[in-house]
Amino acid sequence: MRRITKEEYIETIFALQKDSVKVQTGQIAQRMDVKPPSVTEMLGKLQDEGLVNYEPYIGAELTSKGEKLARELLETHKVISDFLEILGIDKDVAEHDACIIEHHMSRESAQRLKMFVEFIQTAPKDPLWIERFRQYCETGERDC
Amino acid sequence: MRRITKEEYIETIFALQKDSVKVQTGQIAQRMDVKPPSVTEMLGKLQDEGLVNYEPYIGAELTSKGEKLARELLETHKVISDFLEILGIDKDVAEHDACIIEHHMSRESAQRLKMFVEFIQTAPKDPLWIERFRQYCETGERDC
DNA sequence: TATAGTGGTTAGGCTTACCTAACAATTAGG
DNA sequence: CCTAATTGTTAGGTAAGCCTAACCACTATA
Repeated sequence: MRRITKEEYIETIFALQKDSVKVQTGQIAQRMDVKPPSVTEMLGKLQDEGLVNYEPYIGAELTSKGEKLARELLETHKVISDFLEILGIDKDVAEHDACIIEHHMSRESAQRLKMFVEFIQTAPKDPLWIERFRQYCETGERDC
Repeated sequence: MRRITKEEYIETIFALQKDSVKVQTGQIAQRMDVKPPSVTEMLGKLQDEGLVNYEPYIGAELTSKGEKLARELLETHKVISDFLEILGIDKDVAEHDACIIEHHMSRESAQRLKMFVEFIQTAPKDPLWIERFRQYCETGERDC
């Protein structure tokens, strides 16, 4: 029985916004596996915080403040899931974990992890140690 | 306004248990920065779940089930904080983040992260890439 | 052995994110 | 243009984890 946070609503709205301008209550509810009344309630709160513009019966869209937040959140999200994938975690699990962890990680750690992932991804050639790590995971033995 | 979970109570009791057998409500409350009634309430719930033995006015101790859980949680905790420290995160921040993240990470990811940390810590000599990563963090430049 | 002081518990309330059931608005067809 | 179907909202309620205020149990000392 997961407890979804405000921030996940922001991310979901952001994701859905790409197709249609105003995102509908039902779309959000479905995507988040939550009932419509929960969405209505949350949209009210997000509205109060100036993160979305919400018109009852019509839908919601992110304000620029909300959109900025969404982009930040998605970046952290991506950093975490990329990292977990580098470690060899299944994509779905990585996604799922990132969803939850992102809201709890300090800015510092997120920032640092970001650099780490960047460091690996932009390496001129595939870092040797990753290969060795994979091997270590499978065999429990290290070869160097 | 942090929301502390059941699991953090388990960890705290485990930590305090080392000194005295029965851990008192007040000790837990102080350590967790929470008021005593919250502890009393939680001890009741943990009792119901068979994780602690709790005697009102006397104190609580972990059952073997509770202790097992505590050890698992602490291991995950350590893995996360070690990892963050390897990345160069300040010890206090690493501790803090680990406290929160540990409850949200899947078993798979935790397990994998554990291996990663082990892989680094048991390396025959200090991995070069960590040095390079540190440098990259500071200068934004990579030298190889 | 009565009583003050310390520490613990109970009662009652708050907040957040969720739910169901009942009702209201919008849209689509006839 | 009116009604049926769809979609959304309101009302009222739950569960966790927290709080304060008020009340109880132990202890320890006079």
